[in-house]
Amino acid sequence: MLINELSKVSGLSTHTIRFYEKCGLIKGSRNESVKSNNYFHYDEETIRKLEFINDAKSVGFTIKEIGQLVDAWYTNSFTKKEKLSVLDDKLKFLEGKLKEIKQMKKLISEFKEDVLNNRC
Amino acid sequence: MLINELSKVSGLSTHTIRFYEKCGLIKGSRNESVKSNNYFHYDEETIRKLEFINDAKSVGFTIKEIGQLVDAWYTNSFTKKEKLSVLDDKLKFLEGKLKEIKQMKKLISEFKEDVLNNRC
DNA sequence: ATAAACAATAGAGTGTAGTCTATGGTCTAT
DNA sequence: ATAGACCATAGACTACACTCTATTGTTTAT
Repeated sequence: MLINELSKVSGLSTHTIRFYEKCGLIKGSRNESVKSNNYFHYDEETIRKLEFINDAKSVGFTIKEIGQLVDAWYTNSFTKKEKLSVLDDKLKFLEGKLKEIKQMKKLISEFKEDVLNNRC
Repeated sequence: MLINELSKVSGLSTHTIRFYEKCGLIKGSRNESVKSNNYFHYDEETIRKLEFINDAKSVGFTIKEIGQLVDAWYTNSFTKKEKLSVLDDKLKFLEGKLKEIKQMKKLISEFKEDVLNNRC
């Protein structure tokens, strides 16, 4: 699949996809036997990766961190220990976020109560 | 309290405080009787506001949204109905975040399982 | 053969949220 | 009165994550 199709199935612009490629988050492959062009080809795995990237972004991970996660998961550039360390870090981060969000929900609910009872 | 003290108690730089002031998130007051300077004075309420701003930022609210929340809570520029609408929007947003984070936690835990069992 | 649609790269531009620098004025202690 | 710490404003600069433009080359349909 070429970039245009990937763009359509993922809902991301070709610009964004190229940006992620440049950041090392995804990796298209070039068909060496074709010499007339140097188009990148993407597989189904890349679609899942892009979905993961989207999810990871929306919970507050930066591109760099997502890169680490993708590496920890997809490549062998990390040892088992390093992979686990990265994943544990992220889990801890998410645990913190979860608490913060629950607290903020409580706070805003209290605001609501105050507004409803004309206390502000 | 002047900006330097506020900076110390809040842990935010004077730059950041002035930035928030410019964005309308906080509001220092000037002592009209003093004509030799135009220093801003901040009260205890501002400290609490800055804490709230910090919390709100870390759960993913933008400065603009925090401005809305602060307005909805502190000022009378909104009707009761508008205030509730703003607060309900934010609650919905947080509910969504909560789900996303739980899902991401699950996903990363699965990654961990796979690493532990040498499945990748 | 040629227009339309697609591809790649480089690099400029945008919005957000700060962060820093320059400048000039003020306050406090000596 | 003067050094050192403080204040305000304006505007330049930064990092992040895109987003767009320009340029050039390729593929496909007619």
